[in-house]
Amino acid sequence: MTATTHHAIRERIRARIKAGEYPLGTRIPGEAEFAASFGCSRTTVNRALRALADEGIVERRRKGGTRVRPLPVPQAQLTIPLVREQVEATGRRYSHRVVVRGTASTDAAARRRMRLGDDVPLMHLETLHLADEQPFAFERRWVNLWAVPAFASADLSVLSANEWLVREVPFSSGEVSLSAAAASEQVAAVLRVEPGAALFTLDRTTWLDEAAITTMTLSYRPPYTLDFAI
Amino acid sequence: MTATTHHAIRERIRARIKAGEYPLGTRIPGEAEFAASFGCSRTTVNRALRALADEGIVERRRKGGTRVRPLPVPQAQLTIPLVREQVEATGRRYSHRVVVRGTASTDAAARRRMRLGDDVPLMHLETLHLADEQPFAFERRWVNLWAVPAFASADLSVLSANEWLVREVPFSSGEVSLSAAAASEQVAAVLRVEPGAALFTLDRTTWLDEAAITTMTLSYRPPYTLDFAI
DNA sequence: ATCAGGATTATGTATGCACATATTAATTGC
DNA sequence: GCAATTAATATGTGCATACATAATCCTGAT
Repeated sequence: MTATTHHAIRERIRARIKAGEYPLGTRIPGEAEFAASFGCSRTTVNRALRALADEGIVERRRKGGTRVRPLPVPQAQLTIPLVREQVEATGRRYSHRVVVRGTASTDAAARRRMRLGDDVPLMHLETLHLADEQPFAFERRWVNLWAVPAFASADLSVLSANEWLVREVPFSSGEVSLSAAAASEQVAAVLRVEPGAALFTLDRTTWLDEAAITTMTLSYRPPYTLDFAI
Repeated sequence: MTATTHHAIRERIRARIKAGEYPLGTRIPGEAEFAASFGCSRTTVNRALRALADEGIVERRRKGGTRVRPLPVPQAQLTIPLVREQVEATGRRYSHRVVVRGTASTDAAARRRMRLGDDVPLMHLETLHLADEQPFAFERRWVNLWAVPAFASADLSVLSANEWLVREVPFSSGEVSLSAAAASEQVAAVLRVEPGAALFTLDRTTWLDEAAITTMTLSYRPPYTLDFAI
């Protein structure tokens, strides 16, 4: 007979929803009911329905039952790629060049994003990422030296700052912000584009527990698109 | 005593990994071992470890055991918001205005994205999304009338085209592309920005099985950022 | 009519157990 | 020594059961 794996049950329920047997927003049978009709245990149905809930297909509420989401939320598992991997994925050779490195900069916007006062020492870094020696993206970064003191003496000739930090502080959370920005005179010169050109921009601030580790702004040289499936 | 919920177990294991007790790439104890040390059943440990694997923190292989991922993948569950919800989330009133609607346009780029020949009838639509009557985003869309014939006579005064389609064809997959683009004369005029302004742009093509349903380009009026946590 | 509070109910979770499955390790046969 | 077979092992999964928890429904008092 038909399989009673949680996998199979999940797909059978998904198929019914897709076929319109349970219209949008309506309540679907309970776990016990499904278990009886599929001839499996409630545990198995539970796992299948939990998976569908994780996917955003259904909503579950205690006592309220399970219902098909009124409007399915188009959500995607977006992987923020390392610049090196982005370049190498297109078959080009990756390199990077540290343009500026010092502790002089006291960028107010950066401190605000990291929620740090003026007393915390920050390392400022500007890096140009290259693909086959052509400008690919420009990165401005600030690193909290209280949180990562070793960064002050890190060798960034092999690993880029980002890769160094990921290895050193692997388990951090972060906030990402995507936007479009006009190229400033300085950035335009480095990326070899016209001033005012539309640059795809990624801002990221990274935290370990309550401490801000680093914040950065990555400006991609056009044409650049971030693609993914939903 | 400490809780033995799969939730608590998951966090305790996560804390150990974060603390560096199990370095990157190394194998961590097996389910049975954890169960004994935490005083819970193997089932509970299994569920906790499965959750950590879903998050990308650990990798699991039968017989191979569970190991900490060598480099954590920064991935995010990105929800593509409906424009209406984006506007209403900021407390403003949403409205939209259909600027152009017809079947005359034979946009080659749109047909290419949808992988359709010249014989398929397309409905072309240009919509301005407003927040408190101020331009918020401009949408250019093409709809495959073979796949969704009812769209030709849809009433788009209440629901926007996107919402109409989501209701009609709820379970579809798609490709999304994010980029930055300079505002054309026409788009600049509609959005009330300077021509050449940097616009955050979202392209999306939606499929039901093998049939392209719709493709669209959404240009956001600056300043706009797409924010999410990783 | 309205509100408080308890009964009801659907999902959430923990457990012990059995067996499945994938993969490595060991052993056997040549 | 090498290849094929077999054993060992860690995770994957299904099931029956029991209890937990949250939300709703219903009842009854005011």
